[in-house]
Amino acid sequence: MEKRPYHHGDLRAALLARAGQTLRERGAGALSLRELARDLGVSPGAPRRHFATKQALLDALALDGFERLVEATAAAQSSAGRPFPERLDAMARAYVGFSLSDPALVGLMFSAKHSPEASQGLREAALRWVDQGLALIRDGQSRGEVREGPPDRVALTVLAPLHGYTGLASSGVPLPQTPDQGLDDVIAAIARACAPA
Amino acid sequence: MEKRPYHHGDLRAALLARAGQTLRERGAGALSLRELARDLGVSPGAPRRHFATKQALLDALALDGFERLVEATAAAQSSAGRPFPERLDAMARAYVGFSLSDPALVGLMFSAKHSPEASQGLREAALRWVDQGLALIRDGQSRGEVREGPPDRVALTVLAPLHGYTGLASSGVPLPQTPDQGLDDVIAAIARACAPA
DNA sequence: ACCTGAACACCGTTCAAGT
DNA sequence: ACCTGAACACCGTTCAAGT
Repeated sequence: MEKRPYHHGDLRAALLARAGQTLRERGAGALSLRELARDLGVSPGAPRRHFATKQALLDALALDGFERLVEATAAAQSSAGRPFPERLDAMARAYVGFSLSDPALVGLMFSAKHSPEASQGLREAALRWVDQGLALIRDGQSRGEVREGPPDRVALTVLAPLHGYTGLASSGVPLPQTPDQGLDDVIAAIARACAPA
Repeated sequence: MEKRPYHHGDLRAALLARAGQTLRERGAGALSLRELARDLGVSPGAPRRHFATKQALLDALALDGFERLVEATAAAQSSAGRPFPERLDAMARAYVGFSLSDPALVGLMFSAKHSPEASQGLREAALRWVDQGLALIRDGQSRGEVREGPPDRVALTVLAPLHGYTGLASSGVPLPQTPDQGLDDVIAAIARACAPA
């Protein structure tokens, strides 16, 4: 950190990395563009070249989060050819593990306005996450291990419990049991609800 | 609003009411103590008498939210003596209706740090909400309409899907089906998972 | 007890100017 | 193309002083 050249080199990547670290360690409220710039040794206006606004930086963090989430659950998903309960379990633990390891990021990913003029890439990345749930259901249905019905509707009954479990667990709501046991119960409940009639 | 007396009268209640409105209409990011003070015609330092910090105001909003949520679901819960699926349906729709009518408030309620030195009242109010879920399960079990097991563990398999559904629905994640249909599916899945073995 | 009004140390954003 | 450095209009918070 001796003598810094005029150009930072890769300020954009440095901003994203540092912001992601701050988000994970100190929460969304602690994110400040000026502090980021100070820490990286650039002027307060420098980030603007790479992120027109603070929201643009947050969107980029959320996008990266979805991409890493899809990557993590795809690894679990890769156990193709295995029975549905096994794949569900792997996918669920991958998702919950990701979420609990970086709750503020997940909060950002799912609080971003995916609706109006939000980043196109962000919506697409979120869609790829949903698609993984769809693939899991379709595979289970094709094996006769998951009840019939439109895959998107069945997938919602898988994603909602998992998303809700992580939300409750990381919110600190005083749930009267241990988190690990809770996840076992939630996964088992999903499996029962998905079982063929 | 002609000539305002030196004392506001009930600044605390006015701050809470206005903050709640701003939260619902413009989101958490639009909440500013100074703007609140301006709108109510008091000086920037005035809110401090009633809320030592902005976080204290947010905690008070979350507390009020939990109390109104418990009130709303208690009304649905009041259909005592009715079969479990019916009570589950009423409670679920009350919760989801509340959440989707004020998503930013629910975000605040479940993002507050319920863990460390957070407001004691807030933790207790959240606990009363969980207790409603427990009561629903215990009642269903006593009627033989809900599978056996520790009520707190079964209750989590009810609350998690509902909480997750509202989180996904209000986040704007591009789910491929209509919200209403989705809620029907989620409730049905919960009922299947709760059914006796 | 409750509020004013000024101060302090921060923000995000903008933009001429530098390299 | 990328960044500086100063400016602008905001913040939350603090605190003497007023009523």
